[in-house]
Amino acid sequence: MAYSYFQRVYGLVKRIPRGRVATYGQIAGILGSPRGARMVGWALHVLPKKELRTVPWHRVINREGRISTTCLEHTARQQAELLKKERVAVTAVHGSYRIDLTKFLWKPF
DNA sequence: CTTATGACTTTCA
DNA sequence: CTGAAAGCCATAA
Repeated sequence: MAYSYFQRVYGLVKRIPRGRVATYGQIAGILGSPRGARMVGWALHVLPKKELRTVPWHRVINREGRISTTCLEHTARQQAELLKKERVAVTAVHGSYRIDLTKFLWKPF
């Protein structure tokens, strides 16, 4: 394949509809690596600035429905704000943010 | 070839 | 509830 694993991640994340979220493991599973959740996270970590405005990175969260971002440029707070603008219920708890995956988890068909 | 790393996940205490 | 440790896999050096 001419495109890297990262490119596939970006392409898949772009398919996440507005108002929905997806988990790293879920995306990794679709790409054929159920255990490659770290790759998804890393792919978004090195997300080029150009792709930054085309890839809805803020719709990707961890399995607990929390924001695990360690990126200083894009804090969890910023991500939570972006999700709220998309009508995603983000609950703030003790400095952490939580999302109801049973309602907002993206289900590819 | 070997190491190191990371926006994860699961399991155990 | 929190935290630590192991497993996981693509990419870089």
